[in-house]
Amino acid sequence: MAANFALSASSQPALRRLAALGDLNDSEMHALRDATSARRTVAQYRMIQTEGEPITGPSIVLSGWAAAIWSFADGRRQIMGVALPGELIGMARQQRPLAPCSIYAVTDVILCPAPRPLAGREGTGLAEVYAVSEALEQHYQYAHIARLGRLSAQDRVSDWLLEMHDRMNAAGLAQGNAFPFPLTQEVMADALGLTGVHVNRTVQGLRREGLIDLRKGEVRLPKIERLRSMVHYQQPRVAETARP
Amino acid sequence: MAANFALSASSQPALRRLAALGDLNDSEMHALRDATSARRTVAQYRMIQTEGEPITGPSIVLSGWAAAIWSFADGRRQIMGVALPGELIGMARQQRPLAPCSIYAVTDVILCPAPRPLAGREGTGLAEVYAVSEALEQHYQYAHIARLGRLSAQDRVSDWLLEMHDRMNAAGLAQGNAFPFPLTQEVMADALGLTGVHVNRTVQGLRREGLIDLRKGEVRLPKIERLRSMVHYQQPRVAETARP
DNA sequence: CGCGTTCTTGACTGCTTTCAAAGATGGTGG
DNA sequence: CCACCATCTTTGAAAGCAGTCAAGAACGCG
Repeated sequence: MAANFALSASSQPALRRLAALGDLNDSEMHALRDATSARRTVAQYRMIQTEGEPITGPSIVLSGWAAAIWSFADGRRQIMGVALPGELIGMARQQRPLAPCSIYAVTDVILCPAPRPLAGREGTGLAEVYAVSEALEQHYQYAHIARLGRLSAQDRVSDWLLEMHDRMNAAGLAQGNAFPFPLTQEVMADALGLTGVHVNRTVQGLRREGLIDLRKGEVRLPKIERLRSMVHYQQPRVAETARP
Repeated sequence: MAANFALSASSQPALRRLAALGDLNDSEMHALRDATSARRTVAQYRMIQTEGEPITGPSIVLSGWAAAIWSFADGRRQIMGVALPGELIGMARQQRPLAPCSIYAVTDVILCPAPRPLAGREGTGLAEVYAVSEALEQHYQYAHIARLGRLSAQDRVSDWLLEMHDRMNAAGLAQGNAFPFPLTQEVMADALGLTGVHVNRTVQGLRREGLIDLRKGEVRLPKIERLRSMVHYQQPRVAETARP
């Protein structure tokens, strides 16, 4: 029972995010909780998915940070996006899908299979939750493209940290303006299309202005509203009634 | 009858691309051909979809180039991706979806509604074709992120033109190494995260090396294989059996 | 306490932007 | 057929942002 409690405790943020995306009935909530017992842990730096290889099925990230990444022959790397607790990995609708990119565990990551939505419940419940989650992911991807294409280093860092804050918050993992942040500056650089050295200088600049406070696995955004207006940050809205 | 022929002729490239993505039975081919008669033309520079507004339903681009774009308050713009003949716009699974970005007509664009796949035919026919098309779009988006994050101006232009060639080719709109290319260098700059001036200099560099030949609405890639190896270009593979 | 990883700093280089203006090009109307 | 205009392309010079290389400091872990 104690073990069971620990299990559900560690998956609580993930379920919280999913439940907030739509209206799940009891049997769907149960299906979700049930799925979390078939969890699988991927150790830090290990691959969760490899580009070009078959995808087994959709998963939910229960805890940890995962990153979708492209590696170049010369060692350059680009992180296409991250997956946080409560977010989905490996959704695909075609037959015998192949992974469009590699996904690796930035920290230890706990996953569980995403339960299939009940047939005939399109537009409601789990199916709707997954659809909204995918739409949000689409939005994050667009935002990332705009960041890389048109923002300065300082704005990229600011805008991206704001997004991370929102997404961690959706899982209840942010406390006010602060949230756990396990990435090294080198990994941030891979996400933001910069070099590690330049991320460092940029972070220091923002720190000097008191806009961010990045230390030992946690970020704090003391002047979050000022940061938001600086980069014209906008919350995603993907459906007329959904909360983002 | 002559008018009818003209209609089907202009939508032929679009249907060709879609048909190549999966196995469509007669009734599905008929549904597609049928849908093209409900076409709608959007004049150059007009909006096809506006960010934050409700999406009516999925459409097929029958002809012309459309671009998904984010505009910043100060006039900067970033093109997230383009939609070519045979490609889909406005696919969304959630209820009452809102457009995640604006889409505008780079040239005159002809659209038609995408017919609904038959119920119970998931994994086959139209449903599969749409799924594969979405997976390809996902791939193009990842490729775009990697381009913007890690490639030099010259590699961005090269890699992107190679992708455009492949995608035009899928609709049968490429003739050997050449294909129609209606974009100005300014629009290319918005897609590639560069300035118009720098795109110009970059294009001239590639031209001098005989790698590209960009003129009056057409691109030719005389040394396409060399270009491909230069940027390590890879065709997308989204399913084990599908041709990309 | 020692070692590896991560963060920090400096000097220098170079790619890309900015600003401004001059050429091409294509379409239009006289 | 040509003049004219708007749009698009091309060019130059100067400034700036980010990358590179190299080394040292700080941190966390065993």
